[in-house]
Amino acid sequence: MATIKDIARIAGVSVTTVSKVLNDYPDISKQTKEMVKRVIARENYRPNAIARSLSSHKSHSIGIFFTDHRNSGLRHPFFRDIIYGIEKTLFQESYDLILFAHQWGDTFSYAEKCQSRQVDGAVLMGMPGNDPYLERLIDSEIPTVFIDLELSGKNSCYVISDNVEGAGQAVSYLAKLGHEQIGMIMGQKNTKPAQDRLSGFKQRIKELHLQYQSEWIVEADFSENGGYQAMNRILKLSGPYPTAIFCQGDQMAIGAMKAIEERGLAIPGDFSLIGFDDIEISSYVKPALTTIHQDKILMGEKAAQLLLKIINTGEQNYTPVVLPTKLKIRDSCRRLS
Amino acid sequence: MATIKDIARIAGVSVTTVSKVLNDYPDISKQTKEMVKRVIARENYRPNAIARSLSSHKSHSIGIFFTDHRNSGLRHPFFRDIIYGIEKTLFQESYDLILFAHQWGDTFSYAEKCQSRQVDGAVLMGMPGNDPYLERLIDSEIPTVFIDLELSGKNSCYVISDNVEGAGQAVSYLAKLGHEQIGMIMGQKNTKPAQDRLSGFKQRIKELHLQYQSEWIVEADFSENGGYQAMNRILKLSGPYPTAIFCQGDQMAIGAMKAIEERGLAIPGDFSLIGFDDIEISSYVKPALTTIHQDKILMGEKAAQLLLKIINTGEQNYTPVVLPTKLKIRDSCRRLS
DNA sequence: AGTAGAGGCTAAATCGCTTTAGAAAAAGGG
DNA sequence: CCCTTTTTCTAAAGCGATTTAGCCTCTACT
Repeated sequence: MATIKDIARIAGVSVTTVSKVLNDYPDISKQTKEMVKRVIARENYRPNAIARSLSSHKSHSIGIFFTDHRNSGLRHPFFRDIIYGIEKTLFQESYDLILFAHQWGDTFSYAEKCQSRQVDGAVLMGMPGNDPYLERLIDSEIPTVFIDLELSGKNSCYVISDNVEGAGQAVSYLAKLGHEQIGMIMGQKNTKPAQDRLSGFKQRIKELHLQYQSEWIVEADFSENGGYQAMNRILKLSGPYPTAIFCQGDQMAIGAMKAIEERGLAIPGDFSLIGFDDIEISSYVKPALTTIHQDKILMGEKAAQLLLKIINTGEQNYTPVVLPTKLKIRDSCRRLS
Repeated sequence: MATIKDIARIAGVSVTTVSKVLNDYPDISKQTKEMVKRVIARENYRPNAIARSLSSHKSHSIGIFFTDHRNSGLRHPFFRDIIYGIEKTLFQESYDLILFAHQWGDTFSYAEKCQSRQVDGAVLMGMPGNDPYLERLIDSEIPTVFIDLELSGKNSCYVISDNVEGAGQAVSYLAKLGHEQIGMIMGQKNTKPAQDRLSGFKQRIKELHLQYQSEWIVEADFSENGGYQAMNRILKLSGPYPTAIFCQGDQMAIGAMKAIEERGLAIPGDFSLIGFDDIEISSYVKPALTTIHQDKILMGEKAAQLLLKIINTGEQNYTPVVLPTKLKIRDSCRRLS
């Protein structure tokens, strides 16, 4: 592999000149620039990104951290779309992405990892908000964007969906269909989305002068199996059932569907079910799941754009991106006669 | 951020000594080692991976290239599982993954990209086998593993499913159910899997003394929409329909389902449908799709293991990994009475 | 003509590590 | 007690780029 030295030698100029051609410095004449570029092309030379990073303190790469409590990694139906959005946007700017070896529960310093690979910025998603290492990252100089975590500092900001309003949309829709007894299956209580969806739910219920029973609100963990078990707990209840159930995540909704079907009951005949997220499979299940759509790809794109802005401007003051949700009506809710 | 120099100064030893402690050289006394390690821990020092790579020519990172003709990236239902398998295995060895900015149709040199970031190895998937740059990679010293591409060189090898046998399993199963008129929807003809599944299909048909009509074999592109259109072409045929259809990919099968349903026909009543891959949604659609299962996660794991072997041994002679497929019976095929 | 300024180029230091070659000190051996 | 080995450590040369400071050589202006 040719190095900058080889190019300099072949072109008959100094290493500095080659470097300046590479970086398009203004103090090299047009002829020299073209001559050197020809040599570079002919020799098929590519500057070594590693060496470049070392001396320039930039790497043209972005670090990505993501985890969830199941370590589903890239298969996570929510994160994978977000990462796709990030990927799309950043690839256009020819940034490479670094997926950091990180697993749920690893205690490890994000900031140090970033510094070690000298990434130009980082995107984090899926970590619990109380992770002690998060603070070090925020205090560092590293441009960072968080997803679904309302954290920000002088070089960091976040992207999130309007979960409060989203939950409200779900409640309003069910109410419009005539439902007055609405239950809810929650994600982990310690995550921001779960908290917001809970408060949006309660708020809208109140606004519409409806009631909810506290035993109709059961906690799960955003997983399909969690939704399945939560639904079974509801089905075991002695009192009257809710007529509709708002699931804080589509995976849980799909689990709940399974539980309901196993019980010999029908959707939307016996239960109306509405989810949140609008993941891929939601449109394939039967009945297709009515849900609150989050534009996950857009979230990724916005996150990437925000990050690029932080990297390129260094203003130290950024406004978080809050994306609207949208009701996606499919077949899992029915009008109460 | 502390550097090795700081640590050396604080610990009162030379930079060399600190480096040797870091790399566990045998010629440093136990006491010195421990003393230096204490300083490292106290100062929260992490060696700069970039500098380390530059001088050691290793980076403890693996490059990943993937594309498909739709640029679906990480959302690709097949690749995402494979990458998950890779991720899982490599994260355990604390390798970081580098996703290279690469889009379908980019003409760009894999080898140069790898060298530029000095990755220790690379995994490639989804590129057309006739990509001219592939050769440069194979000729290079870079340890490489290909997925679904039968390419190998002195430092490269591949992982693939037994597509020929898989297609055979599909045909045999349909035949066992009494089907004698079997059609097929193909993926892009220029990919290895499509070719193998075609030959497996023809071969098994012959072995079982069945016939196939050439107009029952239609080409598509592995996508849902492709399957939809291909099925519509079959439905427009004047002659008698096949009673069963083997789709070379589940996405196409799902597209075909849609076309059949739109036509007012039923699965498996009017058509038996069998897919290939066993992607996530296949078990969620109704009727659940019978398919030939590929263990995608295992493919990823095997690819990662093979790569680690190439990196660590440098034997220059590796045997490809060919994984068995498995018939996964669900609800989309019926017995012919 | 003399000098300031611009244009075009280069030498050398630097980034933070690894690694080679060799020095100093301690341990054996006869 | 001197010489050879072994053990333990260090100086210095890279790795392949970027960047600062400065040196010439021309123009242009007074």
